[in-house]
Order: sequence, then structure tokens, then C-alpha cells
Amino acid sequence: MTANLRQVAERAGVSVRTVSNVVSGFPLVAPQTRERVQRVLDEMGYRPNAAARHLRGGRSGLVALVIPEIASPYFGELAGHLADEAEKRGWTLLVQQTGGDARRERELLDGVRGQAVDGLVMSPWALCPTDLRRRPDAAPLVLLGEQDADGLLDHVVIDNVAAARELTRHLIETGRTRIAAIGLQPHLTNGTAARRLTGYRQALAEAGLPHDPALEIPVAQLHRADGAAAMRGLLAAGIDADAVFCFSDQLALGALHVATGHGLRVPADLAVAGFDDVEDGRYANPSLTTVSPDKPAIARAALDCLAERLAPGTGPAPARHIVAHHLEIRGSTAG
Amino acid sequence: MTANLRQVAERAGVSVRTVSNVVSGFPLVAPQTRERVQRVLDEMGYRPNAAARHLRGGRSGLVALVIPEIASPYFGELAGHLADEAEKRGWTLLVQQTGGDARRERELLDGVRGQAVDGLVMSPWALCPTDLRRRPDAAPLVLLGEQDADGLLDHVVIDNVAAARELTRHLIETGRTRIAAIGLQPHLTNGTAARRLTGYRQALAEAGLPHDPALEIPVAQLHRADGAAAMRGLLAAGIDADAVFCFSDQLALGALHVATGHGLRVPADLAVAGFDDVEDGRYANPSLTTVSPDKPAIARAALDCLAERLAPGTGPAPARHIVAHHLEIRGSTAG
DNA sequence: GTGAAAGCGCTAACAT
DNA sequence: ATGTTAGCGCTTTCAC
Repeated sequence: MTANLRQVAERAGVSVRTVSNVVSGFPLVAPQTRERVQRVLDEMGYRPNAAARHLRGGRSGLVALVIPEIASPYFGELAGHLADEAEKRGWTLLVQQTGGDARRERELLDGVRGQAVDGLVMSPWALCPTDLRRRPDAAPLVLLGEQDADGLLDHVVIDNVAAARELTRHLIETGRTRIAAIGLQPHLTNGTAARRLTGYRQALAEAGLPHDPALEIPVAQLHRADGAAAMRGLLAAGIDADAVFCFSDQLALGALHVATGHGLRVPADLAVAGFDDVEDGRYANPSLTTVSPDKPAIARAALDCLAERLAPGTGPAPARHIVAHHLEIRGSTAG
Repeated sequence: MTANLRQVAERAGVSVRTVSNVVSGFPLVAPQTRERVQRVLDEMGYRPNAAARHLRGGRSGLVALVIPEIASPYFGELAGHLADEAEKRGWTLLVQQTGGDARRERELLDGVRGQAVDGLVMSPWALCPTDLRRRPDAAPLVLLGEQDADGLLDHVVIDNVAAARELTRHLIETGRTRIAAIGLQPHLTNGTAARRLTGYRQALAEAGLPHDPALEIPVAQLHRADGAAAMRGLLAAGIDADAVFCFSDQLALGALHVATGHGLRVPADLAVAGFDDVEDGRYANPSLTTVSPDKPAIARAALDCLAERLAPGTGPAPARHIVAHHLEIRGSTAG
């Protein structure tokens, strides 16, 4: 076992109290005592025991990231930023996967194992705001993505309506008129897809383009396979789209793969655009036009939010935190 | 605060001991008592306090994944499998990023914040086996990737030499004779790239093909950008390769992007192959031939290894755990 | 400026 | 089969 306070105290000939003071930087210690204690501390390679601190003080230094799956590129990139930001604040990030399953989301919210975390950053798919709020004296929670829970829960988002409208407008400006939208998720409580659809429809309406329900394609998940399936469906149905706007880069990469395999030239015959700006998109052939959310800012906003809730006092009311985004125009729409 | 054992005991009219027995499933409790206590437990929504358990028993239920970056698709997919496997064993996975930096690797090994974990799964880039072994009474450690540390440290690997040889042989069998290898990393302590190079050279030698140092390209990192840069260098130097074997899918996707952008037809003019079988590769245009390591098996092997070290007794000597792989032949080499 | 000691919630050794 | 209690390592209140 590693040395504890009592052992250090004995060796340094002082009390546990004094050693604790030195370790925690408490000011009222004689400089000479401090120095001697510090030397013993170093000699013995003292490390504060996290469990004891946690038991005593109530803080574990752990923040949980609760997401459908870490293997998804978007969540992977986000997790990277969150881990970095957490580190800066003296926290450590822990990952819990839900697979988008309601029971698992509930379990993790209630803290089956997460009980020992100081806060949660969660991207819910199956639980609605009402469910999410039902958690007696639990750790602070901040949500990622649209939730229709303004004022009830903290959540970090980009302006999905505006972003989808901008991207659709870009497609229209480059001459496309038959623009499909792939990625509706009517089965999810998470309102992100719905907002993107709204932005898409707004841009069409603004341009005076007709709105064709046959061009709005739902998907089961946001994986490449789902985008591929949607594209195959579009082609099989003989629907003559000249652009597809996918609600995630993964969907777009799947669609791009199928379109190219079908002999379509992108972007000449068909423009393809995505959402998220994950690294895969940049190196696709052709590289993918997409909406780029400011991911480091999302990570910062989420952790700032938790930090505020953990600070003494109740902090501000739960809010919708909007983070910047920009359009990243690349070869798949503007070759 | 949530209810504790004492409060439950009072309400149920028994001692803490009995409640503890019920919670932990200790057999010697009268069925009738057990039932009554369980009811109170449920009523009060009792949750064991992780910090107290940890302080008392020494187990935190946490396993740290220490890797260069979680945003990399390979590590993302692996993290997903590790999180699932950890969950099955009652562990929670925590992520620590090193950026491949030696000081940071050292820090995390010594447990700056990781001190409270039951074990570490690490992919070292900067520290050598000697450094890795220098850690007094720390948590069990299992390494991912080649380490030249047989018998000294537990590590989980695939047979990189064989895998690289098989892939190179496949390229030769499809008629390629000028095969470049992209991904040498002479600056890393991690011997993975070196073994893949060995396998590549063996296959060339077996086929009686000359070995050309100009075709062996080192890279700084394993990102798509590095693969792209290497491919650009190859083209700029006017080197007439008919295939490139990249030591990661990320490198291959970068190379593919540049080759295609240069007007090369893949695989007709140039075959491109990768390593890792990450999902991006499957949906690339054309889809990427690659070596597919059994990632779920890697996750299982790593955690089995930690579990053995944590079990009472010292367990078997540190060993090299070899996991299966197979060749995944796709359009980028065999269109 | 420093020491003594209580107590966070749990497990397990020791009693009965 | 169940009750009592020491003690894990730390922080902090209360004394001096």
C-alpha cells in the first residue's frame, strides 16, 4: 500500500492535521514545518486516497459521458474534447454506453454505477424530458442535443434549424431543386432530426420549391448502413433527386458509397451533404460538404454547465446553451 | 442524500449487519427477514455508497483505458467493445488520453488521477517496457500492441508479422510487384509498425521480389493526413508503385483520397490496402481491403487478463496474448 | 500554528 | 441467524 497521512505525520513528527494542511495548501502552516513535511511527503511518495476523499467530501472527480455508442465517430470526437476539458478541470471522464435503449438510459441516470460521479453529460435517445427530470437528489445533468425542455433541463445544442436551412439553401444556390432529406427519426424523443427537417423545409419554402414527402426519408439509426439503405431505396423507387441532405455524416457516407457504386457522379449527377463534420467526411471521395458544429465549444459548454451546478448556491436556471456552427463546403456539392 | 445502511436497518428493525448481508446476497439470512429487509431497501431506494465500498474493500470498480486519442476510429471502436466487456464484469471504463506524450503516459501510469482504478488497459507510444515496469505497487496493467516485453508485461496483440505477410501476399497474387509500405514509425517504442514491416518484407522475399527502401515510407502519426502526405510524396517523387499497403486504415483512407484526386483509378492503376478494419474503410469508394483484428476478442483478452491479476493469488506469468485476425478483401485491391 | 478526535458508509471479525 | 463494533484515509471542528 501507498503511504497515508498518519504514516507521513509520524515520520515528520507532526500531527495528521498539519500534513493534511500541507497537502491541501492550507495557508496557516509555519514555512519551516511546511518544508519539512513536504520533504517527507515526497520521500514517501504520498498520494491522497481518492476513495477516502470522496467518502469524506462527496466529490469523486468523475464525470460520466452517457451516449448511445462511443464507436460512432461523432461521439468519439466529442469524447476526445470532453476528456481534454475534463482533465483541465481536474475531472476524469468515464464512458457509459446505452445503445439508445430506454431501460439502460434510465438505469444510468439513476446511477446504477454512475452513483459515484459528480455529474453526467448525456445524449438521450429514448427518454423524454419528463423521464429525465425524475431523479431524486442525483448528480447534475447536462444533455447534448435538442430536447424540447427549455428551462427544465440544461442542454447544449447548435441552432439546428438555422444550420439545416443554411445547408439546404447552399444546395439550392448551386442549382439543385429536387433535394432529398435522409435521417428523419420520428421514433426518438431527441428532437434533433425534427429540427433539421424544419430548417430543410424552411429553405425550400423560402426558395418557392415544392415540398415532396417522398423525398423525406426516415432511418432506424444514424449509421453508414442506414444511409446506404436509404439511398438504395431512393434509387430503387426511381426517385429523381439531384441532391441528398443527410442528417449525419455517417448517413451521408453510406449514401455516397451507394450513389457512387450506382455509377452516379458526385456532385455532377447528385450532390451529397452531411452533418457533424467528422474527420471521415473530409477524406471521402469526393470530400463531404457538411455542417460543422464547434465541438470543442460543446465540450466546454457542457462542463461549464456542470461546474456551475456543482458550485455552492443553486446557480442559474436550467437553460438551452447554443454553440456556434458553420457550413463546410467541399467537393460533394460544389465540385 | 440517499439512504444508508444504518437508516435502512433502523426502519427494518434489524442490525446493519443483516441489511449488509441482504444487499450482498450473503446466504445466512432467514428468508422472512430477507424479504422484509428487501422491501425496506426498495422503499427507501437504497444504493450502496461506492466511495465507502472502495475505501473499505479497495476496489473502485473502475478500469482506465489509457490511449493516445479516443477520437481515432480504431480506438473508438475498441473502447466500445471494452466498455461493453467491462460492463459485463461489473466494471466501468474511464478514458485517459495521452496524445502519445511520454510525460503524460508516465503520469497516468503512476496514477496521478488513475490511482483509484482497479486496472489499466494501455496503448503506449512513448514509454518502453523498462519504463512501463517501473511502478511500485500499482494497479494491474495490460498493454495493447507489440511491446517486445514477452514474459515481463501482459500484452494483447494479433500476429502482426503474419497479418502483414498475408496482406502483402494478396497484393502480389493480384499481380502487383511494386508495393509501397506506408506507416513506418521508427520514433515509437511500440513495435507494431516494425512487425508489420517485417511481414511485408517476408512476403516480398518469398515471392522473389526486390526490396526497395524508397517504397518504405515513415509517417509522423497514423492520421488520414499522414497517409495523404505520404501518398503525395510518392506521387511527387515520381515513384511508380502499383500498390500501397498502409499500416492503418486511416493512413489508407488518406492515401486513397490523394490517389483518387490525382486521377488514379483504384484498384486498376493502384491498389490500396489498410489495417484495422474500421467502419470508415468499408464505406470508402472503393471500399478498403484491410486486415481485420478480432476487436471484441482483444477487449475480452485484455479484461480477462486484468481479472486474473486481481484474483487472489499472483496468477500466471505475464504473457503475450495473441488474438485472431483475418483478411478482409474488398474493392480497393480486387475490384 | 498545531494537536486530538469525530465521522463519512461500508464490510467483516467477533460476539451471542 | 443476527447484533455490535473497529477501522479503511481523509477533512474539519474544536481545543489549546
